[in-house]
Amino acid sequence: MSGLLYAIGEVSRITGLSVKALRLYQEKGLLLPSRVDPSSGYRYYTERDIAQAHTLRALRDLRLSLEEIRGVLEELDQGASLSEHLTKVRARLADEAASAQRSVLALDTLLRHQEQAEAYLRAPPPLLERWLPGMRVAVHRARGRYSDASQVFPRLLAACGPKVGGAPFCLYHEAEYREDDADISWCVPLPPGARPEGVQVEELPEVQAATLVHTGPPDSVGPSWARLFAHLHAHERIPAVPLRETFLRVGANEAVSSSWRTELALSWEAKHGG
Amino acid sequence: MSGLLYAIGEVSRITGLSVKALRLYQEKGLLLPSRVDPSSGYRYYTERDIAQAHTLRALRDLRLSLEEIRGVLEELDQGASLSEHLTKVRARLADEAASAQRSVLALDTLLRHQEQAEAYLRAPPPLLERWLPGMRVAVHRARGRYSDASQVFPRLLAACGPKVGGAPFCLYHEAEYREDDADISWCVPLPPGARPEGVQVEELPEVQAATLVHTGPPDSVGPSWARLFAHLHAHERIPAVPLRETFLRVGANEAVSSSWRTELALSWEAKHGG
DNA sequence: CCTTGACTCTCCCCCAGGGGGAGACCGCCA
DNA sequence: TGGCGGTCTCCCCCTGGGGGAGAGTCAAGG
Repeated sequence: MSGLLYAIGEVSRITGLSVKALRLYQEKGLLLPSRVDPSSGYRYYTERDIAQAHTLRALRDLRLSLEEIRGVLEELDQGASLSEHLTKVRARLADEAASAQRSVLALDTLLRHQEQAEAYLRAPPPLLERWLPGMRVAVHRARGRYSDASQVFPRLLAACGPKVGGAPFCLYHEAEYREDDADISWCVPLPPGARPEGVQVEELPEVQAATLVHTGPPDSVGPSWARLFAHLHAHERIPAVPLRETFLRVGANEAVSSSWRTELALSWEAKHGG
Repeated sequence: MSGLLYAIGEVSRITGLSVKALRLYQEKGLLLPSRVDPSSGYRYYTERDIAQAHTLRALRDLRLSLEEIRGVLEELDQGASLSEHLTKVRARLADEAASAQRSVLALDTLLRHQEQAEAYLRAPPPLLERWLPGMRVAVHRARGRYSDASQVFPRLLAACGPKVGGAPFCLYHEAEYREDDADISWCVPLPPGARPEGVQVEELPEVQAATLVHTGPPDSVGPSWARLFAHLHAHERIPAVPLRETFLRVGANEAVSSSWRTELALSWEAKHGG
C-alpha cells in the first residue's frame, strides 16, 4: 500500500532539500505533492514523491539548473534517451569549469607579479577585433613548452636569412593551458619571394580575431588571455584554435617587465550555416 | 588638459560595458561619472573614468563579484597590497572550478553508462553522515591507479590469513581526481589480535564522514562522489583527505552493474577554534 | 474540552547583475 | 522648426531560493 504521507518538514529532513525549495519546486511543476489538503493547504508527499525528490537533489548537486532538471526528469519519465539534455549540460559545465580555471590561473599570475599586477589593473590594454592578414611563414611545429622559443627561433631566423616579414609568433594548437607538452608552431613571417632552405614553409589564411597587446614577461599573459576568452564568451562566440602570441618586443630580463610586449590573438568559430 | 567628456554611449562602445551596467556601477559607487548635468541628468565621463572602467572590466572578466571588485579598487586606490583580497577570490574561484570539473566528470560517467545512469537517477542512494570506526588495518601505500587493486588486494589478503575484520577499502590521499598516479592506500581491516607478517599495519582513528553506497562498476562512482562534495559544500564544510572507497561487493563482470557495491566516505576538516 | 507548542500556510521583500521596455527629455544637424 | 538618435528615470523580469510577518493547523497532554 505505502499509503504513508509525509508532511513537508519530514520530506525536507529526509531529502536535505529546504522547505522553501520544496515549495518552489511545486510552483515550477518539478515536484508535485501527491495530496494537498483543500481546506488547510497542507502538502503531503508519498514515498514516490520522495524518490523523485532524491532524483531532483542528485541533479541539483550536479549543478543542473531547474530548467535542465525539468528536461531530464521528463526524459526519465518517458524513457527517452538521457543523452540529449545531458550532453548540452555537460558542454555548459565544461565551459564554466574552463572559465573558472582560466581565472584561477590568471589570478595566480597577478599574485605572483605584484607590481606588474598593479600596472595591469590600472591600465589594462585595449582589446581590439581585427583581421590578422594571411601570410607566408617559416614554421617549426613540435610538442614542447614556451621557453623552447630561445632554441627554436634562432634556428628559424638563421634559415630565413637577413630579412624577415614581421615579428615572430607562436601558434598554440590546443585551447587548454598546459605547462609543458603543448602543441606549438613557432613561426617567422617571410617577405615576398623569400625561399628559405632547411625549414618548412606554410601559407596562413587571414582570420578575424580579438587581440590585445600585453606588456610584461611571458609568464604574465594569463590575465590577458582570460580577458580575451571572456570577451568572446560575452559575445556568444566559441573560441577557436590556434591561439597566437606575437612577440613584438622581447626583453633581455624578466625583471624589466615593460620591455616585453606580446600581442595575443584569439579567433572564433565561423557560425554554422550563418 | 584632457578636458574631453564622453557620454555614456561612447563609454559603452569604448569599454564594452553596457549602458545598463555603467549606470549600475554608478549606483553601487564603483564608477562615478566625473560630471552629471544637474538639469538634464546626463552622465559625462573623463579619460580617467574610462581607465577606471577598463580596470573594472578586466576584473569582471576574471569573474570577480562587484563586491570583490570594490575591494580591489579600494586597495588599488590606497596603494595597499592586492594580495589580501585576491587570495580570497582565488580560493573562491578554485572552489568553483573544482566543483564544475567534478560535475563534468560525473556527467561523463552518466553518459558513458546509460542504463546505469537511469537507475542512478531514478533511485539515487541515500546519503548518511556517520562515524567510521577506528580500526587496525594491513596497508600497502603507493602511487598507482584504481585497477591495481586486482594485484594488491590478493597479496594483502594472503598475508592476513584466512580471517579479516571487514571489507577491504582504498584511501585516496589527494582530493583531485587523477586517472593514474594517484596516491593510494590499499587497506584490509584486521580482526583483533591478528599479527600478519610481511605487510605494514596501521591504526586508523575514527572519523566522521558523509557516506553513501554506490551501486555499479568502479568507473561509475563519479556522480556519487560529486553528490558527497556538494553535500559538504551546502553545509559549508571543507572536504578532507583521505577519501575512502570500501568494496562491499565486487562484481566479476563490469556488465552486471548491480553486482558492484562500493561505500564512498568523505570526511571534513575540523572547525578551527570551533 | 482546552491549551500549548510545533508545524505549516500565504504573502511580501531581499540578494546579484543586470536585460527589456515605456514614456519623457535632450542635443545637434539641416 | 522638425527630426532623429541618445539619454533620462521607473518599473518589471530572470535564477534559486532566504527571511520574516501574521494567521491557521495538528497532535499530545492535562
